[in-house]
Amino acid sequence: MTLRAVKPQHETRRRILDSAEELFMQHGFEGASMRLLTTKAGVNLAAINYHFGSKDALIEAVFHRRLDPMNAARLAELDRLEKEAGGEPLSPEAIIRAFIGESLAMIEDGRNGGRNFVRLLGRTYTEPAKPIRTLIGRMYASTMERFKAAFARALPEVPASELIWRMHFMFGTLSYTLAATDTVQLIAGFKPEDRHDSRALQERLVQFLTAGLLAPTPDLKRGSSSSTVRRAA
Amino acid sequence: MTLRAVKPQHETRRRILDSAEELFMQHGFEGASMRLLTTKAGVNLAAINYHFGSKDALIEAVFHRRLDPMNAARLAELDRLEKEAGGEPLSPEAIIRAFIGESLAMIEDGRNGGRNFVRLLGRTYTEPAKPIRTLIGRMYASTMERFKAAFARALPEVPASELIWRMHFMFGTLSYTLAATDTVQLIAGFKPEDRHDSRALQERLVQFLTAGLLAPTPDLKRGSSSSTVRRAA
DNA sequence: GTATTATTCAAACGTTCGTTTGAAATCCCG
DNA sequence: CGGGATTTCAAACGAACGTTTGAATAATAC
Repeated sequence: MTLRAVKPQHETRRRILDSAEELFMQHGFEGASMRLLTTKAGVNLAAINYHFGSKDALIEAVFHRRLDPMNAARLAELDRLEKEAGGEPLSPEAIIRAFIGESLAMIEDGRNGGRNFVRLLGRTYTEPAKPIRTLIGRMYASTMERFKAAFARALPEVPASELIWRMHFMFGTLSYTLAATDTVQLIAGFKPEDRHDSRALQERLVQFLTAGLLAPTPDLKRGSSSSTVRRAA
Repeated sequence: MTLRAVKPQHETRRRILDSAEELFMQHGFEGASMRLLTTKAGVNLAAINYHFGSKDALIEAVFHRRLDPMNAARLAELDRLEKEAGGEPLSPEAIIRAFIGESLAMIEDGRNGGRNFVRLLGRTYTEPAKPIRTLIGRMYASTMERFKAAFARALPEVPASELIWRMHFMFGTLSYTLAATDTVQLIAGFKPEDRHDSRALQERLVQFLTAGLLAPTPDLKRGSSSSTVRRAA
């Protein structure tokens, strides 16, 4: 109608998904109402139910659109590295890069909403609502399985239970970094200048995570974990 | 009335706070309705507005009750360590322990709701709602300032900007670990046996965080960061 | 160009939300 | 034990929620 530009094919679906991505990130899933979503998208209130069926189905669609390709890319990169290595185990750092590279690259994509999505993703890892947690769990299952195996091959001397914890910690760091919460920033008058410089961020993360992953295992029950970590630089 | 045990002084306030702690953790702030909260607490629907003024004020009260003493204990511990060291900078590991010790101890406190609170806290760090973020920011401000200074003294060779990032990463790991999201667990068929063994968890975290904090600084713009991290165990 | 399908639209649905109310019950101090 | 303040209670408030409806419009096929 008034001033409507071209709206071919399934323009409406895309506009809804884009708006949902941003508003879910800003207000949470419950906080972003159908009316807010549709208004921002410039579509009718009923459009969400027409195109997706329900609000919950929309949430699912938001994640599928980006997470499926993202995890596919992660696995493809891992495949590439392993083929390249020809039987040899990969370096832990290379595996870490394969896992975080894809999501970090999205941070710089402000145009196509990639940034909104990774921030939303970071926040969703700690989402209380059960259905959403299981949804995320299902979408990550196979990918995590593959990466767990890769890490286990790269670090045969680390017990499986310990490795799980290390992966847990690494995932937490990544999640929090992606969420880009300004909580901590507000705290210490901290405004990192290059928050959106994904290359610099990636190097910082890789250094931190690699060091953490390779840390001596805690001396809990049995023998000693010998020496302490030493600064290299 | 029926079967009411002793309800002295401000029993009602406490019951509401305990229920809120648990239900906010399970369903989020918006997801936990007044009716759900008051029913679980066994009090009248109007009790929240009577005792706290509003739902938002209740949220604030939930955090104040535990976070103020928690941060006070952190600062006290840091003071103690610094006095003990008599002018010498503390070890990074000691500072890390001072920061995470208090919150980890709460994990084992299932009886008095401490566990509920730390899980809630972990999730709140990535909370989208602005008022809550600024609330948390205010409550952490002075504590983070002190710890930042302690880390800076302990690691004079690390640039301030880099240190902020390292603290950011550490905070993220802790946050995610406290939130204890089962997302990742569901993923890899991962059910850590000793999730509530706070001592073991603390040792694992300290090892991981210390290693990450001391990692060689990334080689971004200028000179090299020389050697790579090497496993010690 | 008409028939068929797909999409958009304004309006209304019933439900649940946080909050308010005014009277009843309880507590506390003289 | 009596009376003023505090707390509890059932009921209702308007607002906002996700969803449904049926007619109007646009796109597609024959």
